[in-house]
Amino acid sequence: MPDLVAARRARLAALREHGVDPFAATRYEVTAHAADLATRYAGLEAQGRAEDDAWSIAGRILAVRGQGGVIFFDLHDRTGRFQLFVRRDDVGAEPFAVAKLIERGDIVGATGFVFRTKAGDLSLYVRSLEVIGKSLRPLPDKWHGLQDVEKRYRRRYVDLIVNPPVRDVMIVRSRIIAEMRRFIDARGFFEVETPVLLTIAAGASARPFNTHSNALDIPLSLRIATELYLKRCIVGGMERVYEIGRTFRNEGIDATHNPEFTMLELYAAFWDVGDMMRFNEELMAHLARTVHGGESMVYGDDTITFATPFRRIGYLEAFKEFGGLEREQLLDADACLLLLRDFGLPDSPTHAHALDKLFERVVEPHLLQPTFVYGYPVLISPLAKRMSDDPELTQRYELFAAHMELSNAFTELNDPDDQRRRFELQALERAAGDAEIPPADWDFVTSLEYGMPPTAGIGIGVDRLVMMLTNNRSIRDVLLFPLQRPLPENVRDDDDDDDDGTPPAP
RNA sequence: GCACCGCUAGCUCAAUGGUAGAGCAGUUGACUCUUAAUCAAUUGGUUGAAGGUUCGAGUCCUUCGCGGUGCACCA
Repeated sequence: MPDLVAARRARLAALREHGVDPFAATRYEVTAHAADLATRYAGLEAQGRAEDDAWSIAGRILAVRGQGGVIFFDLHDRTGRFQLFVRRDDVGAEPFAVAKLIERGDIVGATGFVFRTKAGDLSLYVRSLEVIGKSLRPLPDKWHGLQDVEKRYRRRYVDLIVNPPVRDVMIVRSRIIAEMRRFIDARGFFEVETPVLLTIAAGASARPFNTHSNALDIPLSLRIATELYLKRCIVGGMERVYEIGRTFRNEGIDATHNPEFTMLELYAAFWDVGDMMRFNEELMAHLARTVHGGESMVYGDDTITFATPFRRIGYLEAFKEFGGLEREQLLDADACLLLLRDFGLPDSPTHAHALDKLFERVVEPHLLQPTFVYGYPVLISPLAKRMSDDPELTQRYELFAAHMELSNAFTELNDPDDQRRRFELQALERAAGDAEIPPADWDFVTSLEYGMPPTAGIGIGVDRLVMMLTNNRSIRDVLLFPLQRPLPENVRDDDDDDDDGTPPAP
């Protein structure tokens, strides 16, 4: 490895001897991108030359094919690949000598006109070439790319360079989020930013990350949800608010959980959960159309169709249909805990926990096509309004597709006394040692005492949504930089640090 | 946390317990329409780490590290 770096540093020195300093280069006037040229000149006849139009293109060289007095480069910019054709007799001896020093990984700007080679490839007939960035490290194999999953995550920048599909996923992710904003904004919502650093991290059941404020000398937690602050905005009369933001949960890491993840939470005054359901399915269908041009898509071995309306099934009804279980067995704590054994599940500490486990085992496996499951028991829905005709259940639904939970929504509880009692119950569970239960946010209860209009709210896990829309089975594949345990100090990854005894450049 | 799998050259991968190899990349040379360019020559290794068994360990055993997958935990 050190000699590979040394060889590249030698090329750098050679460039400088030719008066070219790749790191001294500043801006480059780009007038065309690869995909634009490919489109514009798609009709150029064999060996045709569009000599009247000069274009400047810039990007990274990913392949070099020297052929004596001619060199072909594959230049990649953010839109794709374009071939450069450099001929000694055209650019001159000295520029050609510089071109010969360019190697895979270098950043180059080139000006010339488009022509079609004998082999039929559109190329830039280069008139002038500038080396505007230098790669001092060898890139992975040009054909196999970078396969090692660990290295792909740790050095995502290399992954992005040599594995174009990775970049495509990230671009789709960006489009999904942008399109979500557009869809939501068009319906009169304000995007707001609520605090990440909190003295009380509540609004969900999860253990927070804890930190400390030096200025205030107090402990702080990173938020586990945006819910309670967005509802404060509703109390304040903003009526329609949402936030697309990073949320942090100090829990297990696996294919569907990253410690920091992106969640959309949205609240609409004067809506109920039924309004939210319609909004939700329209949003999903819209995003599916945006990404796939239609409502159907492949996920794993399945085809998922986001055609509205989605199936709707009651929470208890689903248990009955898929497991033959009755309301009384589920809503009675003792009976429910006993049911676990019938399904070979380990004992649960609480009734709520048992219900969740049973749902996962009995119902979730059947939820392939988009399905709203509504009417969740109040005992697992501490922030949702009860159903008027069935106070044991709440006006809450979750949307599932491909066995994944995609969103969670309910008519918000706005009765401060009911909310206070639910917090008090949770405080007891917390005192009993359940670390997932957040401390009570009493100021939130105070806000409800000022009066909150009837409101519906929804949370959507953006990462999982992107997984679904991009057919990825690991959350790490839709995150640019998933959290990885740091390597031990004495390993320092591979290479470097010892090529010539100098530390890595700052 | 438990189990299983993986870790060999810059990258992708080989190697019955018996001299650590190939392709690409790199280096040198040839080549003025190549595109996984081609041709010739050539460099490159603490086999994740540390112990152990053995005449001999990439290979077997133990511990550890990192990753992946499943389970558990967790929305």
